Amino acid sequence: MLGREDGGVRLTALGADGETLWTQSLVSEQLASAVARCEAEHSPRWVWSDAAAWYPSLLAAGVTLERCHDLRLVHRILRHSELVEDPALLRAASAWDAPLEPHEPVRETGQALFELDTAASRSAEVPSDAAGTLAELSRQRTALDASRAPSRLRLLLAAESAGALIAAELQAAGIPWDEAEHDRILTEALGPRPSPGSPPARMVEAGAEVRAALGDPLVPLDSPPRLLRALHRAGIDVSSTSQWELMEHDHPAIDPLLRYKKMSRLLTANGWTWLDEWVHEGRYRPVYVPGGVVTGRWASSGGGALQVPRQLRPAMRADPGWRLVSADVSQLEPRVLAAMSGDAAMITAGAGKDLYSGIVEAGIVATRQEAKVGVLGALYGGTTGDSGRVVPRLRQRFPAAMALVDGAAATGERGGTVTTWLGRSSPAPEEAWTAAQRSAHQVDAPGGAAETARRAARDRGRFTRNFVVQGTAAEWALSWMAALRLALDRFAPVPEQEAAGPSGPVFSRRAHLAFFLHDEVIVHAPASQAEDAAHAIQEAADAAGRLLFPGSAIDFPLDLTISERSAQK
DNA sequence: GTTCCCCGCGCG
DNA sequence: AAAGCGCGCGGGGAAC
Repeated sequence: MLGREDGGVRLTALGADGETLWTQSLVSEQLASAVARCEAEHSPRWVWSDAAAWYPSLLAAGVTLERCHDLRLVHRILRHSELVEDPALLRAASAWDAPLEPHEPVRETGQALFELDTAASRSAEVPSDAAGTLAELSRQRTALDASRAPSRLRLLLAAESAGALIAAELQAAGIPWDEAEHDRILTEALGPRPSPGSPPARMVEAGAEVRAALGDPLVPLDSPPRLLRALHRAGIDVSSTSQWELMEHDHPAIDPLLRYKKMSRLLTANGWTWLDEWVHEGRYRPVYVPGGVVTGRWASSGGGALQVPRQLRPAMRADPGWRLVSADVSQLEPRVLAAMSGDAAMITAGAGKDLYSGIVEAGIVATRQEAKVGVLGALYGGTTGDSGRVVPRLRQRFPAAMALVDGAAATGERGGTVTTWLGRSSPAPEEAWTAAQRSAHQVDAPGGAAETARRAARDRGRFTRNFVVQGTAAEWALSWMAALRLALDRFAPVPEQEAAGPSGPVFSRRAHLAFFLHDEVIVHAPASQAEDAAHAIQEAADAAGRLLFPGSAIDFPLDLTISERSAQK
């Protein structure tokens, strides 16, 4: 266990029952070397307040750890999990509910004009002193031992904690990013980089075309409300300025306007400013936030890691002599649903191939597109359009799978809580929601209150319907990455001359995780290790399937590619 | 002047 | 077509 104490850090070895075996005090400068020594000799599970606060400095010193117990992330899970019979102790310890923000935005400080906030100076921190750390560990062990499914929860807590290590490592390593290629893509789409403050040439041209077509030289293209009024004046009857609605209209202003909006999006979200801010020395290092989404998915904070547009994928490029090994899971969420529910027909439809094609071959729908829209409707609670038409057929042919999501929706509509496969529970409804449901039943309820409450209930039902599947898919993905990470860690270092410099001391000599996006990983590997890395990715996926769904026939096929440059797909 | 919310759009 | 879930971000503009 690591805990802070006056002037340094306390390193404590704990036994299986939590008893102290030995303890040692260190000044902070000794920490990295002491931790490295202990890791090499014992390979322990490190208990600490918060990986995001401890691990980056260890990584910077060249130290990696195999496993940890992240008290902050574990606390959030145990505190809310329905599987924990008596979470009162965890609920009381509210300092452990510090928000999952890994850092504050850039702020002004005294000496340096602008200084990036570091994990160590975050405003809301969980307690990291030795006594507080030990006390929280003890509460968590008590809660876990008394839970209804300790073995599943243990898997979840280990996977979540591994995710905390992975997130820090991903940020430390970064994904190799070809700045020249990014600039080429921007220049091709927008024109050459303009001087700061002025728009690029091709946006100026498109804007001029829009204004000419609307017969209004002053149309403000970047203000939706004002643009909307200008469109109305030109006789274009839209209710918003969104692209899908504009596309339905035939007017000479529409085409240049859509082009303008595309360019504007690219420029503001991932233009030269973004490149300057987020890519350094050939590495894009976004900030991942493990557990940042209620379902257990990761969020990101800064850098937009989870929204890198396809258009810019070719800027992901391996270092010379290295490869990108990319893998994404085909139809992860439907497969997870099939496995959770044990729906034999759905498992068969996905066996060894594209699940949507399997649904077509089973004669349930005519086209792959119909299958996809129908399955997404089942997961998200779609009731209208094509998905509304297909869902009843799926309900008939995949009764177990549909019963699981329909049941989760019904629970949510009643104000209940649902829980993922490994034990992460959905948040309780807000007080206002419950009050609205209660008052809607009263005789003197105002007109429309019943309908409003009903709609809120259905909204919540769609959320809980999706929660069990999205959350379990996140658990699968964490297990996948955790297994993959351990496998890559056993790869032998390549010779010095093959090293990839910018990946830092830890990741420059062997294959390492470089990017993660819900159901996709990218490994950056020396060319000589690329095949082995691809193999490890597939093996880790198989292992994750067996770990979560032992004995199930479900499989998780991957789309695997080895290349120098990421493809647009 | 700062803060917050909405819009629109990128991702899974 | 873009519905039905989960996000983050930039920009505008109203609210404070």
